[in-house]
Amino acid sequence: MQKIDQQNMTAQKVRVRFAPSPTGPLHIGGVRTALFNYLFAKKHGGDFILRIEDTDSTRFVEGAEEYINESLEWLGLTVDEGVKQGGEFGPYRQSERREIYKKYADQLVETGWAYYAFDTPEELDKLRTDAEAEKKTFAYDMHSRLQLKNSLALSDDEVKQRIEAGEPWVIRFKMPEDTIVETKDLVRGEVKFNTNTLDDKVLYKSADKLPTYHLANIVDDHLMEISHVIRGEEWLPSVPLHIMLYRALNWEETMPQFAHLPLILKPTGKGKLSKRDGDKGGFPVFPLDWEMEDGIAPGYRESGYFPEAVNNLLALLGWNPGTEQELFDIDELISLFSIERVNKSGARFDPEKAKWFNQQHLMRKPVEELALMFSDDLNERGIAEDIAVIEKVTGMVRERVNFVHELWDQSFFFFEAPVEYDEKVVKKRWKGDVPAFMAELAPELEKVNEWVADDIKACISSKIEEKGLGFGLVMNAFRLALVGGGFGPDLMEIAEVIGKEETIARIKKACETIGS
RNA sequence: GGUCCCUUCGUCUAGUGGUUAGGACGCAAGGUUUUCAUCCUUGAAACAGGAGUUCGAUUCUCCUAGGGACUGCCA
Repeated sequence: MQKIDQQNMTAQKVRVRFAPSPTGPLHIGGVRTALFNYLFAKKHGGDFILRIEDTDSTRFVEGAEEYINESLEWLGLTVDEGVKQGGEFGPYRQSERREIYKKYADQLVETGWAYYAFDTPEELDKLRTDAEAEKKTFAYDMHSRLQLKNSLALSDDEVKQRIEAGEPWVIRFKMPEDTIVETKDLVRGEVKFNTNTLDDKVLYKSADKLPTYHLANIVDDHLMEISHVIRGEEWLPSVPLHIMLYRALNWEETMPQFAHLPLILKPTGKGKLSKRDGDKGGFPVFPLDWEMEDGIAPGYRESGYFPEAVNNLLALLGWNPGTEQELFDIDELISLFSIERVNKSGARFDPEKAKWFNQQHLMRKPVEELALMFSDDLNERGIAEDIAVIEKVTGMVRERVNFVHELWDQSFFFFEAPVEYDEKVVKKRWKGDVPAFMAELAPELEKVNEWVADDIKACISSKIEEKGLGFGLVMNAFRLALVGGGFGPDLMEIAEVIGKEETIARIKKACETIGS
């Protein structure tokens, strides 16, 4: 048996790539792959390259590439080289690199590592279904290739004839026999494969003059001088093919190192996280909103998540620094990240913890910044308030919310009088001597000269003392009048912000409305 | 079916050949508070199972079970 070891890289510049297909919105798992690539690159002073893998002409989706760009921009994962940014190794869109792949596909045929195959998709389909009927699996491999229509089984003349006649063909890799392929995966350690269990993958198709993923990937990673391939675990089974391709192309010396990331799984049940889980559980699985015929798939951005929070929560899905720290900004992630600390096992996505991350990052943000965002929300509601007031309000209620868009529900009473009163609270708090007291309190508050929290409190306190009522009792009723319910920040602060007139008006209105 | 990967509280995870197996989310109780939320304290909660190695295994090895990925002229 021959043994092929993955070569150790000589010290070279770290260059990693994120290589999505523009077949739809970027999935959150893809986003994490991008993030880990980015963190690894920046940690080692390297480059983060974005390559668009659009070799499947039938699955191309309009707008998907722009979606990818926008997602990475939103998250702050700055691309060093790519379609938009340019670079010395372009083009960065595989559909624009056709001639390059053709050359290497031809080379593989010439050197005997690959061959032409003329079997039609229909014929192969039939072989597969027939085999299935007998509880077997059809594979285009060392056992079957000589019985099929390809340049290994057909005469040279016939092959030539078929090609010249314009018959469609593909080039398949001729997987060698009895070879143990070993790789030292950066997260999984040593993994071995026997080539006898592998099939002859299609590398290139004449129909659209494009390579398949495997060839394009190897050629581009080599030509773009990629040092580390960090991708999802679903690629682990194709590692031996890839290593054999590097060998066949004589590029083993500079072959990148591999790291296969664990998958992100459903919150409950079996399988990996899908769009359906998001719909069911009410959380996004995409970074940005994505419009489809049957509605929009919600994105983290539009759902109110901060990019910092998304990076943070994604980073901790399958990685941790080994300390008890859980909250990080992107620079901390970069300095702390290490590929060796990436876990092997898949991680279930926890929507509750995702919210918690956002809340934590919300608390870390300056109030001014939150107030600005809240101000936009208020504008949309037709409320134009002084930014100083918005800042004050934001500061008072922000610890009660997970998202900026929840600020309104916790603070609407600062901007408009409550239109209804929570019945449960009315029943519990608006009873006994309290309504009468509230009616008497209004004129008393008129006498407060300087409308500030301390003086308002002093006024109310003395009145309470005079009547011999419980402070809590009165405050709850007062809260009901100002807020309409049993929640909210310090009452005196609320009263101060909404002003004397408004405070008194709300007390009077409560006395009238609730009483009747 | 075949190949490969994985397995610590419900979830994300730390950790070691000898630990009261640690933290976080969530949950529960108590405290603080004029309410709610925050905050604080406390609690319940895990080494998948079985062999083997060993004085001793959660930790090392093997097996089983369970989970996952791949098995396309998709990536």
